[in-house]
Amino acid sequence: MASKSFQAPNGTQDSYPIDLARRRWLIEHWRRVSTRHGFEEIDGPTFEHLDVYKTKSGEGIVSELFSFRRAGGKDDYALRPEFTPTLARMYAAKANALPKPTKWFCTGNFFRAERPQRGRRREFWQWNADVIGLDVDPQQMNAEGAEKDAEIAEATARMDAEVIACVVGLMQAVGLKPEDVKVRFNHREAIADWLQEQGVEEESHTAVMAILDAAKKMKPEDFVTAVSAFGLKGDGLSVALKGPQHLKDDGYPDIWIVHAATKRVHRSLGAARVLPWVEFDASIVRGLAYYTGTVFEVIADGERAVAGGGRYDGLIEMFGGPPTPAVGFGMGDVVLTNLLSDKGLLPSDDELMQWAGQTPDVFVIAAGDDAAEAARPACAQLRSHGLHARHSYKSTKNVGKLLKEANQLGAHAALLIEDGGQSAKIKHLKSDGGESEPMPIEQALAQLADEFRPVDAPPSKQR
RNA sequence: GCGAUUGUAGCUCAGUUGGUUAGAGCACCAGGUUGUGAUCCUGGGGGUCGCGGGUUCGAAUCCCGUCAGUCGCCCCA
Repeated sequence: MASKSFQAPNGTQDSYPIDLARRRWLIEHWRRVSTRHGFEEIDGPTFEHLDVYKTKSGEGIVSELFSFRRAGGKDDYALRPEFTPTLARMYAAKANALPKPTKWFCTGNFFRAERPQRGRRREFWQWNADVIGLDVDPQQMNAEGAEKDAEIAEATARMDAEVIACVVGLMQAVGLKPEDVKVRFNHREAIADWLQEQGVEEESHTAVMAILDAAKKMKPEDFVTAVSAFGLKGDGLSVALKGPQHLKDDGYPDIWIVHAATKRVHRSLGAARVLPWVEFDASIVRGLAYYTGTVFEVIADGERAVAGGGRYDGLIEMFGGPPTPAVGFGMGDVVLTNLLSDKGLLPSDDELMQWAGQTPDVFVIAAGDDAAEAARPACAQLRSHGLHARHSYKSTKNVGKLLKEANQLGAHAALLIEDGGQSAKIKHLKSDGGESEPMPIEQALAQLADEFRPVDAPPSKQR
């Protein structure tokens, strides 16, 4: 039979035990932070109808997707490049039965047919958290007009801040500091109103926002030329060039943030106790057309954006749901892992393997030929108590070598069976290396089962 | 989609101006020694030099193509 060697597809990565432990560690942080911020976990299919993504992003998106048609089928599908359309579809299907607001998160793998480079792969894992709806019910509000609008505006800002606070919670959980990363935010309404004040025609706003978005990559003189063409000049121009402005508790030092919408978000961020992590940044615009309010990115020096998100009030309706405001973000594993690695914040391989339960509780060693047959029954008994028990597959009878193997595997304890399988000693490998006196093997097994009783096993019905 | 750069054992790398059966360390396996937590000794398996084609008496070494990695552009939901 002819043999053929294969490589993993471009932009994908094989996950060996340590790689998987590292990814599980990251996802577990995402999950815990989401949960304690009151988000519930959901997931959807890994592929969707191709039209779902065309609806949201237009025909042009297709070249960025892995799309396919089943042989003999007539439907076009695409591996999911993002979660938002799935989320919108799921919400729309049960909108009337869901609480307001609904807070959902998802961690899963996503696929984009882009050229891989630093911080970007074709298959990656992404964390999404979204708040759909507001904590007010407009239909039940008695107020009219301006008063009602004000209440909705406040609720909108609260939800924006909840999402940003969740992102900040993750950064804290993995040991990042405000010096390492910042959430930089802006507000579409604030930009639009400010442009209006500066005399930029409304139909030019989209074009100017695109230039602001690209400002970092442009030479200052090119930037000036570009925005001047739309009427931006004088003070307005210098403000646009300034970039990030730190929000201060004692006031609003910059023309951009005197806008009512930005102020409301700022107040809510204060209530969420995350202001040290947040900066106002005029250059955060986000290219996507569907963002309607707050937009933000998590940025670290020298990396592409760690996370990005914003408010998309029209999208649920686009997917067949009732008109529903929503805000959310996505955070990928690739950039975050790069950042944590550079900052020395990833646990060591040993720590990860131990956390992931890949290190044995007990390594069973048969000391001497006459005890050789006892290792496997001993392992079986320990496993029936829920312990992670292993024995060597090597043929050596050398106790020293076997103890060395136990240590390399990170075993917490070794069970040394002697005396033809009748008695055993327990040696603790992690702590002091202390070793017990010989005892009957049944007693040793019971002692180990008691000491390493698993506490986090999933519930099960034993009959 | 475009550009630059790299590709020799599981890992880190040597391989002289193209010249005999391609090397080292670590890792792995086995045997011995020491009841270990970077012990020591001995031995072993493993590479068609990313893949394909070409030039040549002869290529890991030169040329072309292709695949993959890395970095950048585009894009970034």
